[in-house]
Amino acid sequence: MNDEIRVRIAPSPTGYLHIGTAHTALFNWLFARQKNGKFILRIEDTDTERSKEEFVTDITDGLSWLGIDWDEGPERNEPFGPYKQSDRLQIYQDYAEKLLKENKAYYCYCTAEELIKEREVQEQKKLAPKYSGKCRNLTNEQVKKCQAEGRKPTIRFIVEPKKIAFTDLVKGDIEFDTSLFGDFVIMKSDGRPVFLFAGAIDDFMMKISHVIRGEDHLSNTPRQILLGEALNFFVPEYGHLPLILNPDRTKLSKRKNPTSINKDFRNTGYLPEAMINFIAIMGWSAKNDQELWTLKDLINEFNFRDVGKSPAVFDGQKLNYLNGYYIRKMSVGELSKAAEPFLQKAGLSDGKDKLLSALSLVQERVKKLSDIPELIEFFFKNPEFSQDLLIMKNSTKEKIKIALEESYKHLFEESDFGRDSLEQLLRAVAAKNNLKAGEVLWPLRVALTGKEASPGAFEVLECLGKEESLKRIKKSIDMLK
RNA sequence: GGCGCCAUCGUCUAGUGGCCUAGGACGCAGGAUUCUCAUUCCUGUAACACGGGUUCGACUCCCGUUGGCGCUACCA
Repeated sequence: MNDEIRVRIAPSPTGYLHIGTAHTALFNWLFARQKNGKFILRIEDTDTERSKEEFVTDITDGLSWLGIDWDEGPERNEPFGPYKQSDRLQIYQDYAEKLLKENKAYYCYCTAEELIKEREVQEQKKLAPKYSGKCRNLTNEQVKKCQAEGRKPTIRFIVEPKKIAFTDLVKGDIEFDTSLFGDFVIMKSDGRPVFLFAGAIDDFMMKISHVIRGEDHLSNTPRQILLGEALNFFVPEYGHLPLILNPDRTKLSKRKNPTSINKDFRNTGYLPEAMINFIAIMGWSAKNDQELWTLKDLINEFNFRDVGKSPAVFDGQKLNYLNGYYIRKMSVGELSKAAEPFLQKAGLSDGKDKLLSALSLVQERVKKLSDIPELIEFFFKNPEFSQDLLIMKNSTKEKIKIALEESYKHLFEESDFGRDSLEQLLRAVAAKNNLKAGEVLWPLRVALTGKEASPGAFEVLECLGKEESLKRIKKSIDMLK
């Protein structure tokens, strides 16, 4: 093998891009980019029942959105493609044939029912369920009989009892005893490979130097090493990343948590920057306590030595915090661009110039882009609210009425609608009428926004402009009559 | 059941035998600012799963227990 770093992410398109897949994708990608290696996307679609083209699209779209690009993948077959396992079936069959010829594998005619029964018996006897190997030495007559019955065979790999040891990049030294395994299936009766087999072959043919994947594959590793030895493959480095868990500490699942990068995060207003940062600090941490990371900085700082061994519970609150943080850091222009699809959906896409100033007032309270329409709708529509909201607590209807009328009068005569001069003006109004600042500003703000919580009165006045502001204040005065 | 992995505040984590009275971040609570909310700042809250060793000394090393997760499929 050459010493170029080549890593891959190998999702099966039986579902959308999952946050766990994105997690291993990110760590692989970071490693490749840091080492000037290659990052490969391979689609493992040998489960024809459940694989769907739309999921392939979802996966590639999601990765691209996150900023994770790949050097080799399904859209181009060079140099070691195809990169879709369904296009590589002949390859797997040839390798299976080779194993068969070398007596390292055999046809197994056992039916599913027989196997289940066998397993049940073993379980009753408290034995480790493992295949008996009874088809290993079938006579020609037995084979003929099975074929006559129309049985379609699987191909099983002969497991030699031995110890398999390897050093995992994150877990350290690991050893398995293969005598506990039993001969396992490598080709299904429909002629398709099992993922274990296809994966081992593809990793070899695609010259994968480091197999970095979820910890759920750790127990599969010795089987793949066995396969590699039988086929004379070089052994790649292995690294198994800790899993992401639901709050109840079970393996992360969509039933208990949002998991779809596109549907649950992208489409509900999370930023790719926040997702990347969040995913990166689950299972990995820098020695200097830094928690805010851009993709670019991660490339330099990421290290397998600093990857933790224990699983991490998905924490939506931290994600929200990070998302808010990155939203606050955007320029208004960037924010408006990012918010566009959400505004369109809410029918607030007109009035571009007003939009920018409105967004800048609201930016610091946005947690998700999908919050934006509700936060800025009062800039576009007349607010609706009940009279009670106008009356600040600990004040009276009479006072509020005076406050609004006096404010109206002075605002009507004011030509400078900048926030600073407005502040001077309105504080003076309050003082002159023996009102607390709040007794003037609260009803004003409600009159303009119709909301209990909103940006400050001065900013809203400035943003709305004189004409619109006066119109709304007048309406509130009428409400109090 | 067998095999494997894992075990520090509620959560993400720092910690590689004395720097630990265990640090940071999110969350939560309180405070400052304030017309509300948010932002920002300050303060506080809260953990080494348990039991044995090893050692002058264990969060750190070893063993066991418990617990969690994964694999044990013609799913990946």
